[in-house]
Amino acid sequence: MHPLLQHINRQTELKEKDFDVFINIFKTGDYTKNHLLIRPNQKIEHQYFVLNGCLRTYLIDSSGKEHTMQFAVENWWVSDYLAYYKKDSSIFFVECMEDCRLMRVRKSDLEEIFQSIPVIESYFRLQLENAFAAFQKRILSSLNLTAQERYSQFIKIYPDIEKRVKNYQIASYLGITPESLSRLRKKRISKNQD
Amino acid sequence: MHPLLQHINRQTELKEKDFDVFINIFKTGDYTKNHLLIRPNQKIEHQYFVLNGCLRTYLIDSSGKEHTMQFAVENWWVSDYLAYYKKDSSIFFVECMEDCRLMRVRKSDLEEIFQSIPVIESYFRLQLENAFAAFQKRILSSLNLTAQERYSQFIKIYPDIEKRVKNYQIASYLGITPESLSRLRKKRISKNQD
DNA sequence: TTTATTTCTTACCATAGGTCAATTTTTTCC
DNA sequence: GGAAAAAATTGACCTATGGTAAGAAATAAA
Repeated sequence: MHPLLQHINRQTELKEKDFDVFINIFKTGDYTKNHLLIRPNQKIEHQYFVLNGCLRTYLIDSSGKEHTMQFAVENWWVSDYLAYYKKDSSIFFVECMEDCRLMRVRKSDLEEIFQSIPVIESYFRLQLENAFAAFQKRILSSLNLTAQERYSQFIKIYPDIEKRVKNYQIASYLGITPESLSRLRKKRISKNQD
Repeated sequence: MHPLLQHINRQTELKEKDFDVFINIFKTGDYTKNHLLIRPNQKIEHQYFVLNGCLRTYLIDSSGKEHTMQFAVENWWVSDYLAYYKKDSSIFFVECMEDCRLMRVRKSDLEEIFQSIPVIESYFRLQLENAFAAFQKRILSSLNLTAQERYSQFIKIYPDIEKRVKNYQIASYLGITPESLSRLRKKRISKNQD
């Protein structure tokens, strides 16, 4: 079964027939490590489904610091969603951190499909609801937890991602410096983990 | 024109006729200041549209500290959305900070309407997209900005809210202590604002 | 109005995390 | 396999924000 159909059917029920129509609005492409899928100041009309690989959405602020908004691995959707939804220009970089195989879909094509296959629309609304919940939890963590605790939580929730990305990128996701993360890691080891 | 219809038609186009059907699934109610609309460990089947008043969604963590997830004033939707969407039990309090007039709608009723009046579904998806964008910006702020800057930004974006809520509640929204906020405010004044 | 309660401010000290610079370790790529 | 580049660690020092406690101010209640 196609990984996207599988993913859709975890939350809804899409018929094979409808999926065959749906899949036609996608284009699959291969991208090499370090490729920048999106960079700032572009119009963003596509989002991407990850078949293979690992990506990172990040921004460089006015003082030159990187801030990681999110990572994406197999079966995740990725884009600059601020730009994608709000029709602003992009502010993020989306970078392939490994060789990637992605499926690209254009927003306008997707919205047409919403009309003809309502289940697809439900699926994307559910995705939004999940993202909403994830963001809310992340905001709570930033209000609530120490850097140490956020790091432990990150490893626990995303064990698969932790192994595939650089520590300085995790640091920029947690909102701390690489130096601080290094110190946290040291403490963790001496305390024999979490 | 009804404030809800007005709000819907800012982003979509709903016919008066359809609105008349839609409005029937709501119940309007008055709540006095300090009333707790939602408290932790409940099943959440409703969301609320604010006709009048000001509310706050917050949580009390294991060490007894309050953390404010969001405020809501006229024309905002409010609920414990983690619980509402994910069918978990609530973790938040939702409190009326003034006397409030709210419109309540049940999730299952709403989802029925989605079938018969697709524009309503679009409206709620757009709401989700806006919330998504707002959360993303808030996460960026927490990665990016000092407490001072986050406070300035808060005042700038929500001037209406700032005047209606307690400072300690703003502090708990910004992720700092009331004492720290007090110090920031003092500095701001001596530096002649922003 | 007076009293009680809640909220805000201030002062002093403590601490998590930041900054900068040097060094080591790991990865990349000829 | 070895040089170059990138990433991670460490140490010394610094700063923003937290904790605690006490008093002032504002708000609510009687």
